[in-house]
Amino acid sequence: MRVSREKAQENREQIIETAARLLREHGFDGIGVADIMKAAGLTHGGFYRNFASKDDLAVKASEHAMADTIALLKNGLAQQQPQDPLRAVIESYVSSAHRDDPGSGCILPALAADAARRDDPALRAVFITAIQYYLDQIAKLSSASPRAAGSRHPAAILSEMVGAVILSRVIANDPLAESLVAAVVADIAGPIP
Amino acid sequence: MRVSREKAQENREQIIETAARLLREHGFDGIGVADIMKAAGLTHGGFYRNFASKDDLAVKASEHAMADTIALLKNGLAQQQPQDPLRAVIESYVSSAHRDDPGSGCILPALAADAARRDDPALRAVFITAIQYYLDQIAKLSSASPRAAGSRHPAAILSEMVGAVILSRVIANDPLAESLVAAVVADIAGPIP
DNA sequence: TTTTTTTGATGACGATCGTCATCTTAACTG
DNA sequence: CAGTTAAGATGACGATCGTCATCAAAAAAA
Repeated sequence: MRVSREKAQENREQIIETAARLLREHGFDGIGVADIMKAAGLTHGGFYRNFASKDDLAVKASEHAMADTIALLKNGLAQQQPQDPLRAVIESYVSSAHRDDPGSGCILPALAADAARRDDPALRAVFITAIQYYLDQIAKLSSASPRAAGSRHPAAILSEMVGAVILSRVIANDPLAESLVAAVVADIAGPIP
Repeated sequence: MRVSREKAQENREQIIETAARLLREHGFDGIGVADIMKAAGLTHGGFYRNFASKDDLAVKASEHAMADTIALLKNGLAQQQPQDPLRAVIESYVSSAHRDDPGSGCILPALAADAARRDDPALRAVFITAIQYYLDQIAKLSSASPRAAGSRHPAAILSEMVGAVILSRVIANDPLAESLVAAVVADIAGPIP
């Protein structure tokens, strides 16, 4: 049954949004096209009218997820107007909330290891762009930070952020997880002021 | 056809060794039992005489991979006897060699994100033990280091190491990869002495 | 040597995978 | 309005998945 062009577009966005969540939760190889379509409220039949392949969806879903994360980050900074913006970003990125909700978190801890195994240039490009974006932002925020973190290379800070989220996820129910998060936040942003 | 007990044991170890490499290269969901057995020089039939399930093999392969990594690390330190052991470890962990050979590298950058998605307690335990081991070692090496890295929390250093390897893998062919590795080594171990 | 045991090869099972052909149906076009 | 187009549901395809029953054959036990 045919639907209106707006509804079709809406469905298409719903598929990408659902895939962005499920792929981050289960990994590229951990969820199938049929399950994604079902979670989006459709059947698997119409999939290949919207996307060239599952890999194609993975690219678009990763882009969408990253755009969402950026928007969330910008929104948070604009609303809080924190006096130490780097600390605010670190505290929200390296947090138990981010650890416990990979489906709506950053693609780097959730999917970078998966993406590194594919030789899909389009997919890699999304991650390279994401990393570049973070490096730029960290550089800007560091220089505006009252703390000595400005002296560290942005790549060092980003690596620490991403690694901390990944490690905290694999030890999620262990008491070690909370102390790791706290230690990394203090390491990057300094002790609680 | 039956083989000797020694040969059977040897085959069993060969399966674990092969799985340890292939799982790190392709992820838990990226390689099948049949392909692992074939790479080990056997057919898929005898698999379930040796292992209860694929998940069971994943646990044993992860343990084996981690033991290998520890042995390699200890061996390297014992042979080199570097004056700054922390720097030596960092330089070998955060390196293009480690980046380009996940199949014989540390399980944390290769499989921690995958392991975090499973609710297999035995598998998580392997990763928790691995992290604990690294934290202990970093603490020891830091205090023996001539540099101020000793003041950083081991969890911060480990997070940075793991994150750096993951990020460098996803941008492997980009010039950004080399600069990221260099920046992280310098950040942890200080500028080239 | 005869008997028993056990390794691993063959092959198949049901389920799921990504992908696509077909068809219905309703939105669009004229 | 009639004619055309296209979105999505149905269903199936070959391949691959994890798992297991069966069997041949040689090692181990008697």
